[in-house]
Amino acid sequence: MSISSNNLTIKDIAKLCGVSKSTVSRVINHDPMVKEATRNKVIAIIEQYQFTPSKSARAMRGYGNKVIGIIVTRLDSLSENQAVQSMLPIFYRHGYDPIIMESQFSAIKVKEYLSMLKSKQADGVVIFAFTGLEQSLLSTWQNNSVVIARKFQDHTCICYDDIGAVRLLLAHLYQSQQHQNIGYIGIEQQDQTTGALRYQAYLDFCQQYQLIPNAALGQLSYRSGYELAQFVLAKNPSAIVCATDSIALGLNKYLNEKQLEHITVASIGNSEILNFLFPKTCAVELGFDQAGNYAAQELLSMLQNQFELKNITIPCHLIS
Amino acid sequence: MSISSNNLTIKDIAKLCGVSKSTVSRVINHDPMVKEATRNKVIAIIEQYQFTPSKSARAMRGYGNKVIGIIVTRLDSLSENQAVQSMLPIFYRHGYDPIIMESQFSAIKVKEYLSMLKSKQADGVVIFAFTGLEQSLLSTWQNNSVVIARKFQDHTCICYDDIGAVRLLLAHLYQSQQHQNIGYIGIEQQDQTTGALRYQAYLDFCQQYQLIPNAALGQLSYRSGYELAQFVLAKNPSAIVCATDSIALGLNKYLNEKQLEHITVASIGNSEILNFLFPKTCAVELGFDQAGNYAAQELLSMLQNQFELKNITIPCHLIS
DNA sequence: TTGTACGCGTTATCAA
DNA sequence: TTGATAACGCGTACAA
Repeated sequence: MSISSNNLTIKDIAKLCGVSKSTVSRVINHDPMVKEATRNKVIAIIEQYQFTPSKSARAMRGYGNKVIGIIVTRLDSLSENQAVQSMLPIFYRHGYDPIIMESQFSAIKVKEYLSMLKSKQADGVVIFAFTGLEQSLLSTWQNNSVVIARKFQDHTCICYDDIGAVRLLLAHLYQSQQHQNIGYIGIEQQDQTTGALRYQAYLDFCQQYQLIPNAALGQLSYRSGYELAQFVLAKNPSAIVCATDSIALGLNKYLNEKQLEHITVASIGNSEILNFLFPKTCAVELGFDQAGNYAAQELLSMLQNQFELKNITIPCHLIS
Repeated sequence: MSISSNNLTIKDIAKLCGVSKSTVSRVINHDPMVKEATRNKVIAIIEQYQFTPSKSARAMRGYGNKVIGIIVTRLDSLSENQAVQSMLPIFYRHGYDPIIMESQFSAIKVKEYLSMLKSKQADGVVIFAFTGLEQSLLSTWQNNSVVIARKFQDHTCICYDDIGAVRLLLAHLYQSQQHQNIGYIGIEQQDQTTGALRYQAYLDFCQQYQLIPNAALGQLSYRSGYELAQFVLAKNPSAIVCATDSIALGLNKYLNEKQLEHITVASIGNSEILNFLFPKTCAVELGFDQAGNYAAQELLSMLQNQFELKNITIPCHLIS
């Protein structure tokens, strides 16, 4: 029950075992060229003294710092938080130190952070994409980065099923619930995924089933949902699909104020607060936690040189 | 416009300057024993090549990694996010790499993280306290840690003005708005600050002005605010003070449903969403961003050996 | 005021 | 299968 004064070095362990530093190092790095017996002896001592090799020293030998950079757009993004929360434990479990940075949708900051990470000899990066983030920034990180929420060529990407989510909601409203007049409140198309992709999926569905589109596009904010509500409502929809949960929140507030709560609200993305305040909202879960899981897993396997570009789309599902 | 291939070492810089490694090292570490002229020359070259000394190598020499651990309770805590958002830029600016970890209110995880940070030779720690976090865990970090939201002896702490906030709200409701019957929805007293401290302040105010207390205590959640509403409402208050913004959110939902919106809601802690959904809520700002600022500043000055324990309480103020 | 030489903890190369 | 030894980039006695 001795205090594991982590000042032990590989040298001390070597002395304790009666072998040389090199052998201990070999055991640590799983070098097969070491006799079973000696290995066991060394491992035992290592366990006993809770020895961990100095990360700094390893880093200096070019081994990487066991550091993963996680670049989120905003620390208070609920969706990204879910993803991050699910990847942190995975990284910890594998002995990596995740360091979280906030891009605030600025490509310049991303560039800054990436070079910080490079100079720190970080092993890998998980980055949440946003409109304006150029692929070229990540060119140095092709083999050790995972991009979330956008498809980049020659990169491992984890995407949400934007189109599927819209279609899922619309199918539910149109086919199961017999809504004929379905409005849409979204985000301007400069935003490629949340904006353009989802809006286009709405339009496509309308065309396919010969529905008359009734949409308004604005910002990604509560307020935008609230303010755009009246325009879509002017054409008397019986249901409205919202591109995000914050928009759904704004719309719900508007409907509540105007006593229009018979109108069905559908949201892409579900959040605790939306669910609590407006439980009638029909939401589709994009799978943020799964995205985090995949991101961590993929990055780790890339780092173990099981190098293979992947392009994963997380399946979405309706909240029942 | 050359690519700053960060492979430069102190040795290269030395050659470039026509001096020796040691001199460069001395310049970097602000050793006064170096001639003005040589210093300028070296600095110029360093600037020109954007040279940064290898953190790993420095760490190996016992210099610390320029790493700050930030242990939040939950990544999706709005209040902590505000604080973190305001300290990150400060740490970056001083060349520190903040690494954010999530305790999930578990002392065990904190212990784990702290030893991770120690083994990583982190320079300092900012930790958001919670009920159950024992001071002893931080004993090793007395000189290089800042505790937020709880007073620990022999530690630098940044606290919110729990008592002041309650009194500010009550004074506003009682004296400016003439409310006589003011209820309170709070958190159970096991939680020392948000729970006990704020509740006690409410009771004290009531006693001081001879008001009859009307309180209910529960959890820190929307739902708790919603569920406890009826008990406090039973005694017909004209205003209700909520210990947190989430509770206020829950209460507001209840009032909205029961069409009791003439009742004034007051909240300790303001959040964007509360403000958006229920703008009539009277909120007091605890100053999370300021707390982040102070925390970063204090920690940095501690690390520069301007060692001096401080105990800062952030002043709160009413949202107008 | 500056340079030389050594050590930090680790891995890699070579020789045994 | 192992051990001695040279690096890695940096800071710092010590010497000049």
